[in-house]
Amino acid sequence: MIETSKILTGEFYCRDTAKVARELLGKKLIRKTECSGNVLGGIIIETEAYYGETDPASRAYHGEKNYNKVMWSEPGQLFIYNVHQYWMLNIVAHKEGAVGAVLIRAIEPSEGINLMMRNRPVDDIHNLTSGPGKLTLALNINKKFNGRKITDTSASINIYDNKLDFESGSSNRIGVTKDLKEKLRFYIVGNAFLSD
DNA sequence: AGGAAGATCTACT
DNA sequence: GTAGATCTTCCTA
Repeated sequence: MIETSKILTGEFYCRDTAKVARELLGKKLIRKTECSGNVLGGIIIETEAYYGETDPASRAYHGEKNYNKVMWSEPGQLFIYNVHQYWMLNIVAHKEGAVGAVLIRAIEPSEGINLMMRNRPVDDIHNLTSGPGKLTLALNINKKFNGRKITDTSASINIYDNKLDFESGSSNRIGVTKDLKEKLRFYIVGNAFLSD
């Protein structure tokens, strides 16, 4: 049973994007299925921060479009974007008046592992959610979640606070063609479910 | 209507 | 470590 009182509130996401990205490590990402109310998810172990029109790797770099406008909107919502044939799961997070979102790159499966394996059959559990495109398939997340709030108890996706002890590291972002010099990827050092 | 780009993944050498 | 598959969206015409 999960305590609803531990859902992270909007204030958590109304801060600098990189700060939110680092602090999302160790938190628990939970997806409730529509029909059965089953629970899927795991611990967030790898994230990346993306900013607005000053960040050449960001979807917001070329200005506000229909598909990315949620990045300008209220923090604490989902931003879902397609790359190749996969959906990327992001959380809108930025200070008042700023633009930005946090990409969830990998989770450590903890809830509903059987159901996730049905969504994305793999031989090795370490391959189940160890990448941004992999985890959206396992959690059955797609474009219809774009713009959904994750701070309400009634939402089908939430992030829960979680007290964990771990060492966090940072590096340059993965897979981007034009990165900034700041290290904007954050991860739990030594975790076996990282994307690389 | 067609082409190009992209924050990926898998399979192969 | 590199190549190829695959899909949504945008840009140009």
